[in-house]
Order: sequence, then C-alpha cells, then structure tokens
Amino acid sequence: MSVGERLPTNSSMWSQSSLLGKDLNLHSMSSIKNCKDNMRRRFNDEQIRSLEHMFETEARPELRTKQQLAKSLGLQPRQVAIWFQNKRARSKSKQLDMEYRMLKISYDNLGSKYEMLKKENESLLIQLQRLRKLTEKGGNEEIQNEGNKLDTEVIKSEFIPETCSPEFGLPLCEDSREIDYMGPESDILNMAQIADGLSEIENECNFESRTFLDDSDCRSPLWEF
DNA sequence: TTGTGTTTTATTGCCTCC
DNA sequence: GGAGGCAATAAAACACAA
Repeated sequence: MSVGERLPTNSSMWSQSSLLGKDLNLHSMSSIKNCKDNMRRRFNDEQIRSLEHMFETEARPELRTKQQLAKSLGLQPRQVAIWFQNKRARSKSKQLDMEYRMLKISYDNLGSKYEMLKKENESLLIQLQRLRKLTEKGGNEEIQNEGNKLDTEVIKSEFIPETCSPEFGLPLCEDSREIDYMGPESDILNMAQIADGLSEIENECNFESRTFLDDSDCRSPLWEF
C-alpha cells in the first residue's frame, strides 16, 4: 500500500467522539485522555484533499472557516485546527529543506568555479614568469615570437569565457579581444595585472572558504543531510 | 511475521497578542 | 487572562525489508 492509499476512516468513530474538543481551544483537554488511544484514525482521501485545497488558499484560516470545513468533512473543529497546525509545520520544514538544497548546490558550483579560476591563475603565472625571464634577456623579436606562441597557448588552454568576470576584477574575454593592441610589452603588462589580481582574489578566497568550512566543520547536522 | 523507519494525528508547554 | 500560534514530542498508523 502506498503512502497515498489510506484505509477508509470510520467516520462514526468521530461522531461518537464528539466529546473531543467542543471548540477550537486546543488546550481544553477534558475527557481526552480517557479515549485518545482508541479514537485516533487517519483522515480519508476526501478529507485530506479538502484540507490540502483549503491550505493552498489559506494556510491560517479563520475560526469560522475551520468550523465550516470541519462540519463539511465530518471532523471536529479541533481536529481541523490541529491538522492546519501540523500542516504548517510540515510545510515549513519542507521549505527549509529545499532552501538548504539550493544553497548547497550554489555553494558547490561556487567551489568548482573557484577551482577553475585557481588553475587558470596558476597557468597564467607560469606564463608570466617565462615572459619576465625573456624580457630580462631582452630581444624584441624573441618576445614577439613568444607572445604569439603564448596567445595560441592561452586559446588552447582550458580558458572558459564565463570564468572571466568583472566581479573578480577581470575584463570579460570578449572585451579583452577589443583592447587596442599595444605590442608584446602591453600584453605582458596586462597579464601581469590579471595575474596580480587573481593572486589577491586567491588569497581572499582561501581565507573565506577556509572560514566557511571551519564554521560548518562538516559536523553540522546540515552536512549529514 | 516481525522489527524498524517514516508519516500522520494529537498533546503539552510556552509565547505573543489583544 | 483567554485564544491561538509554534516547537517539541508522544503515539498510532503505515510501509517495507528480511
């Protein structure tokens, strides 16, 4: 039997149990203890459908509405009030669960984005070092050749346009293609600026991600989810 | 059939609002 | 001070694997 399928509720049980809560005051518990153990029945599909439908339009219905609904479903007003209370609790916990999932997905995405940027930064730094060495040795022709070679390497590498974002202080890749070409030396300058920027970002990211992970510490119940 | 985990209904205690 | 909301919890009903 699936969750949706319920055994039919014996409604006469409830009509017999009219002593259960004459009003909606959930705390007036006279005579409840005497019969609570043999009175509990799950609501039938029709009752659940109506309650769900009402909940969709109004999660906190007024007293009169609950009373009318109870009458039409053959339930005690108190049962309807309790059902709405429990439903709100379930709904809230579902909502929290969903929010957690969304946050986790976006955190994971951010993590992989950071790893990509980190790798890209490393490769750019290596290239920068090579170029610096070459400029120390001098030789415009050599720089020119190396510059062309590096252009090709950068294109070949795992450089993904979306990873270059202004939010990280980087020019968008398409824009960078439009920058006036100032010769190999300006290329080196640009790359140096980019690399320096990325190093700063890396330092910040290392710090932030560390503190984030430290806070969560992987022992939080949320992480065991 | 039975043990175990999950869902649903109900209770209790505390809090806030009027 | 009463009414009603919420969080925590109990307990019945149910699902399901072994």
